[in-house]
Amino acid sequence: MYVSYLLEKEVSMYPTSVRHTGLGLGAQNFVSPPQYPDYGAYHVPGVNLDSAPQPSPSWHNTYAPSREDWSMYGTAHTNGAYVSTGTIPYNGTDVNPMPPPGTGVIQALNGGSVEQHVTSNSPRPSYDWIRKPGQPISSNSGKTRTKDKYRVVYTDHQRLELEKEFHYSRYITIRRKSEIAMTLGLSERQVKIWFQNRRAKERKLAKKKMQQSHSGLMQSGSDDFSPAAAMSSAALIPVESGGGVHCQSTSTLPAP
DNA sequence: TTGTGTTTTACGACCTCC
DNA sequence: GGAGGTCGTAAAACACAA
Repeated sequence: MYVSYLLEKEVSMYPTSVRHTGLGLGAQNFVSPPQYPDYGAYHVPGVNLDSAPQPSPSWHNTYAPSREDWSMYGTAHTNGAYVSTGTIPYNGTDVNPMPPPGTGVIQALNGGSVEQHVTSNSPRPSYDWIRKPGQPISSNSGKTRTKDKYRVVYTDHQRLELEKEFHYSRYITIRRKSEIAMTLGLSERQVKIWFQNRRAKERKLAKKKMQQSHSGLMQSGSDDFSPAAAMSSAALIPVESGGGVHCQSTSTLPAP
């Protein structure tokens, strides 16, 4: 959906973007997942996703391609650096906080003609090369809501990587959050908030879809969205604690 | 060009859990 | 008490019709 939207629009947005050729990120290669009919699959009761081996990723088939299928992006690190601690058994020795040399999107970008800038007052690389011509350089250094410009726009690459992570697991582990923050040049807080906002967006979409199916039920009884499944799946949400993830009762959460 | 609606970052308030 | 969760909201960025 939104990633595919980005990829679709970027053709016109970034006519000179190096992403297509350099990363194989063309829209034709991206399998846009369907709107999540329900998001129950990642609600695994009583599972510490950081330590408990699981037979298979919790990623629901409905969400389309699994992480394995993302090798097209060049970010499925063979040494496990990109293996999310969310659902795949974690082997501490496998995980490198940074992608190994020669792998990963960032590396691919650096290896090309792309120049990444790091502003003097912020460690965050600004992917200026990906901006629209004429788009002002953004910097998130010290910006608050009370200051002149408090919101930065993430680059397509940052959003794509975050989306990929989100599609793999709705709840990011502390370790993975740190890795992604480092890889994308964002703060862990930004990654955390992005996931919070992304979940909010998904809930909003699910709610919207549920309302639509509710009204559409009057005309046709068939819909790929199951409100009941969505409701029941929302009974538990995984909660991170000390590097692990456990499930927390949502009894206190408002009913959907 | 401008007005308007939507989406995207970012925050604060409040909650639960350890 | 600190961490992270949701919820609501502000405001910038963006899309698009008029």
